[in-house]
Amino acid sequence: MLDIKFIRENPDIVKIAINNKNEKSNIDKLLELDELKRTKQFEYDNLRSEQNKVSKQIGKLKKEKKDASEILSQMKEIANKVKDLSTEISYLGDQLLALILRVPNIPDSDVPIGKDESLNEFYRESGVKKKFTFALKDQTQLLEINKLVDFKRGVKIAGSNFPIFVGKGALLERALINFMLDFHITKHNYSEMKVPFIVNRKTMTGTGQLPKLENDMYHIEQEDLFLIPTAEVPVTNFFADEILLEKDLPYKFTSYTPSFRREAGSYGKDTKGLQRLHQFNKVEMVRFVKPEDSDTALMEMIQEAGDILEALGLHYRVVKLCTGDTSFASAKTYDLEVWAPGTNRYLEVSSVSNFRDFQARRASIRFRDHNGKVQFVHTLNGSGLATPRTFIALIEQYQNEDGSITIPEILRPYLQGLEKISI
RNA sequence: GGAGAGUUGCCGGAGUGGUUGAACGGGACGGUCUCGAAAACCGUUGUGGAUUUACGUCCACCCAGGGUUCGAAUCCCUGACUCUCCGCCA
Repeated sequence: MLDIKFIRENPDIVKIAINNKNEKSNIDKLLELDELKRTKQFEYDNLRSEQNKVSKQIGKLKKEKKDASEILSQMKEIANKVKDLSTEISYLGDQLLALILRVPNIPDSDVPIGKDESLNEFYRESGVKKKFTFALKDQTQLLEINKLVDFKRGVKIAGSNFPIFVGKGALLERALINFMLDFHITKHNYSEMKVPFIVNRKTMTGTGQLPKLENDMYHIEQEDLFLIPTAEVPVTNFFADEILLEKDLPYKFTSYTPSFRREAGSYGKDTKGLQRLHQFNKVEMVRFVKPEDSDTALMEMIQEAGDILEALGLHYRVVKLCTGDTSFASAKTYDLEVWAPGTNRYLEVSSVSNFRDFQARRASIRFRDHNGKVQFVHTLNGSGLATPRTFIALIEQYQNEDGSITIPEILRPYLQGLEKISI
């Protein structure tokens, strides 16, 4: 959420940002409502002030057993006005909130302006494309040869894009999760959090998924709860409605959760194999930092996500997202894309974002600085990493001519020493 | 699922329809004392909004939303959540 004062004073900046982000938001209407509400609020405050004063006098008169009936009848009128105004103000307030919750965050000035992913900027790459001397197989072939995933039975028991990891596939997936968690805890000094996979509406609004993306969420109607699309949601809301101490910042949390996404409207696009799933596992990193530290934190987190890929010996690249590809709540986002040689494509395995105070404002996460002043924290998060696509890259980059897969050394302790997956 | 209790500030915990933004206790912070510390004593200790150059003034907030009233933390209604016991179950 943006500061209403900021919108009021910089409507053009906000409008440009909305446009660059391909969002829709009626700022003029919002400002009109804001103005009207403030006028009414002013009237209300004055009337209440009057009412409070006179009520105190009435109290005194009654104590002294004097007659107050004349003032009482006058006050009746004010009381009615106050009631009407208060109804009106709360109605305006609701409308205003509904609008402001749909205003996206403003991209940083160094974010390239562009409509879609084709205008993302190459940032850096790591490692080299392995040279293969044989005909490569892609993920679907490798998964099948080694019997790592059962797609058909997944369809039977849940639906398409709900694969079942079986045997060594399940083992390798679990190994990746545990490896990543351990890595962030021991090498990057994160503290682990195990959170609910189902959250309420307020929580989902706090990080910015709602109201905009309601259609992309799995919703449990009976309780009005949502399946989380990422650990970011419960972990970031951990401190909702709290005022933190400056000395405790930064907080760094890592959390493994499944992620549930309806992927409404994306049918048929990149849905082969493990690329786009309704449920997938992910290890997430979340930080709460002082405003002046968030730029550095973002850079560190990109490297931390990259460290995982480097430890696994996987070639990847980093791109800086353009405005149109940067998500609703984010001010700046970098994606890590890992190389999948089977199809010679780069797959997004991590998205690292600085939200600045946008989420903190929505969820009301603040800290008291050394001057005693209360400020919003900055929040950041990044995948570290999503497992299915890491899985794809791993089996494709580590495939052998016979279709078997060599396990990277660093991962072997997590697979009871297994060196190779083969039939 | 059944029965009951509760929700007040950083925490614990009072609260009569009328100077209660809220007693009291604890914590935290500042000060006095001390070589230093503890103890003791003194003081400070909410958030958001409007207005003002500023001092300040005003408004709102005691789970949420309604209602009664000139006036609500206090009375009434609805809802959410928490806890306890029973039932069921990993």
